[in-house]
Amino acid sequence: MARNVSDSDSVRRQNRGLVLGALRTQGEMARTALAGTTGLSHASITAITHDLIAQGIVQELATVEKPDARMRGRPATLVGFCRMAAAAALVELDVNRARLSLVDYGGVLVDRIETPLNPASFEETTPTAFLIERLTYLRSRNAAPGVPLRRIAISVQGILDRDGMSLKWSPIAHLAGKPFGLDLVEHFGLPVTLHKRGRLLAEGARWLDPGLHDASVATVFVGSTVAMGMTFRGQITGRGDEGATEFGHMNHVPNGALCRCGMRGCVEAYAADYGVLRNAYSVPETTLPAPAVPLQEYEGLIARAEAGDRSAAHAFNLAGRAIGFGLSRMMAVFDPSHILIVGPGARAFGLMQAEITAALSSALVCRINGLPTVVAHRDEKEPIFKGLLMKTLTEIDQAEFAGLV
Amino acid sequence: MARNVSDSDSVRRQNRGLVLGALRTQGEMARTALAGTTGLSHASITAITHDLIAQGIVQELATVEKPDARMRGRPATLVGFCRMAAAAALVELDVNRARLSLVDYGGVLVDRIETPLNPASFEETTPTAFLIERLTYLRSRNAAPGVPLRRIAISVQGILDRDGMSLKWSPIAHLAGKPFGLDLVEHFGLPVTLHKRGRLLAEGARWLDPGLHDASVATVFVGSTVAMGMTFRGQITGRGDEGATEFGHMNHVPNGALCRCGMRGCVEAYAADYGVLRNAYSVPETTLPAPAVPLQEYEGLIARAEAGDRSAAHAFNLAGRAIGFGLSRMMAVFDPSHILIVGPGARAFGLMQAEITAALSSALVCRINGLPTVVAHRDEKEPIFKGLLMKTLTEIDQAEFAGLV
DNA sequence: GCATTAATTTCACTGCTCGAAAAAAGAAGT
DNA sequence: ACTTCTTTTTTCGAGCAGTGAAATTAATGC
Repeated sequence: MARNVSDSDSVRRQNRGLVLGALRTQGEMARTALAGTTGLSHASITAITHDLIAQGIVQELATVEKPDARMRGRPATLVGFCRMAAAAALVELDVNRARLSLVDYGGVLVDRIETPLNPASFEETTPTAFLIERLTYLRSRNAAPGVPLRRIAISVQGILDRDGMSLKWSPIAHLAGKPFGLDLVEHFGLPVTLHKRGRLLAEGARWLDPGLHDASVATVFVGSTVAMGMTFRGQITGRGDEGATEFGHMNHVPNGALCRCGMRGCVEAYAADYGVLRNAYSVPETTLPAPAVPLQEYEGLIARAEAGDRSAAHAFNLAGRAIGFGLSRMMAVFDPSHILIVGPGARAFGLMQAEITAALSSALVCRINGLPTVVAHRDEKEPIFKGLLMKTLTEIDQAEFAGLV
Repeated sequence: MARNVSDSDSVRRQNRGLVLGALRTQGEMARTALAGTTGLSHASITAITHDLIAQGIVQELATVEKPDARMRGRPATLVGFCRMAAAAALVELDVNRARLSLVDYGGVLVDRIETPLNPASFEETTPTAFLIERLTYLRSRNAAPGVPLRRIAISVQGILDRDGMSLKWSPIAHLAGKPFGLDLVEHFGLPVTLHKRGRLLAEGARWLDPGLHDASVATVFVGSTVAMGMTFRGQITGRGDEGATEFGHMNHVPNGALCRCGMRGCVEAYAADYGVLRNAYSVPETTLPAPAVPLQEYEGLIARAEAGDRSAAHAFNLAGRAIGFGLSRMMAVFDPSHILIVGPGARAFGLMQAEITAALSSALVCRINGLPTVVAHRDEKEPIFKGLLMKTLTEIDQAEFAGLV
């Protein structure tokens, strides 16, 4: 049933995709350079770029190169994305805020609005109504007739259902079970994609650090939750939910601390901000997690632990231990060469590192293959947004522009 | 650098591969049926089969279909693999025996030799010398001039090194670190592939149960070791070590029972035969594992537990708990729709099932998506051999015959 | 024998890539 | 100003694989 037949059409699509992919990864470049990086002949590059230009997907840019040294010969004409070819709306849904960004096909941020959220937000209004209102506003504020909005991409937390159009469970109150994905498809008549935050993290890390672009990486977010995304030799295999995990809800201690998800003993229950806080103040493990921990409080705790406060430091040790054993257990199934710690918790990496390393050392894979490189990345470069952006633009490249018309 | 360029050559390879794949999966069939399953046009099928026949890779078989009902029209001519197109040597290296099988391109077992092994075997002779001698013998015993031996595939246990040509660690004594893979390549001048047993298990399960062919499955071997292979929506992604895991050496209890690998608290240390035995007889957890447990002893223990022996039953409960929590933790990273338990331990499934289910229930993914289907398969159908066979033949199909010449 | 039916093959055509040669666009030298 | 280089792009004629439609082949049924 599956039609993997290859014909001249699929050849064209593949090679167009290759060209668009090269431009996306390495930025604008000359046709000759494109031939070099893609491996296609100059003749084909000419044909492909000609089509792409005719369709308004890419455009010729300033013929300038670098008047650097003596540059003999015909100067190269750079080709790059036509920013007006498409626009995408990117939505980041978080526990305490929703951020909507409008970006163009060149990846430039056009506009952005931010709206605070609270646990009651989606009780008062439905996610569908909220998103339609916000998206319509964002769109109207940037009326640009020639630029078609092509996609809506939403970063969410929780567990997606089979077809990836809604959430089966989410730490964001009243979000699970609402079919807002399909509602938006219907209302706007556009492709809408939901992405797990952890997965975007992995995608973002890949784009932000060129050295990791083709490596196997596990990116761990530590903060109000614990999440993880994986890339395998540079690939986030296929579409759908792959590369996303429920790392934060991997069991750490059977029947252990109470997690926000309602289960007991999850990694998150020890390593997310509320878990550390609970342990630092010797609150019983079975106490219901605080709904939200102010960032200052969490950072204050880090400062105290770094200043030598025993109970605070101990809480971070426990967090490191939970993350470390979680990673050690993951390594038995999937062993990345790099592990990235990002999010607010990255600041506490120093407090957790020893325990993480110790736990990793208890994995046979690590003893044999050596420990993976574990590094903490401060969050400032916004891997989630970057991941959402690149993922969405890449989808437009490949699905819409390499495919038809 | 990566050349993913598509041209008419890659089109041909892809479609040839499609045809060979259809024949491999569904067996011999008529050209019309091939067109149907592959999605290629009749014209292309004619061209492709013509080439394949000219190269002696496939052949026309008896024109008979079923003279069943009234069969009007031109009778279909079945096309199927030419058994003499190739032969492969399959080696299964185990702790206590080596089994070498010679198979033809049609997948028919031509000859097989079995040699007992013991922990000293590879001290007395090197793995290289042993394998060369055995393989040469097997080959000479089946001198068939027209049938070229194309591949040697070896099933091993342990951790492969980066390029998959030798073992960095293995429970088989004196096997790790010996470059027998490359030695065999050099001696026979053939492609040699090493495969983790767990991975073959997954491959085999896929071929033995058609219903699982396109599902996501984790196949767990329980016996003298605990191993696992995974398939993801029918794909064992790419080549190399993927789909293989070190599930048996996933940490279950920090600083827990001593495992054969030297680490402490591995799943295997509770769930492999030696672990169960140790617990059944209340031998301290830190006692060095027995080098090999006779199958009768293990099966006797199962019988006693089933007959109501408390300590034996308890040991199997602990084993189930270890496997269950291991699976539960794996599910946070990779959640298959089916879990298969195979190997000698499958017979004890009833004794472990309650604990396995209980542990799985503690995973958030299971609470949300429901428990995966967990079933035990007796070993009689030899998933490892089947996996090794199909993996190797498929490689010949795709790499040698869909590719060049 | 002739009509009917179903499997294959043949044929003319399309679309894509490729290598080689030609054209284009400046820089450098005289 | 003109010619010679040099490097980038485009043009041109193959070559190849796939496709749909029409033709051919090989049996059955009457």
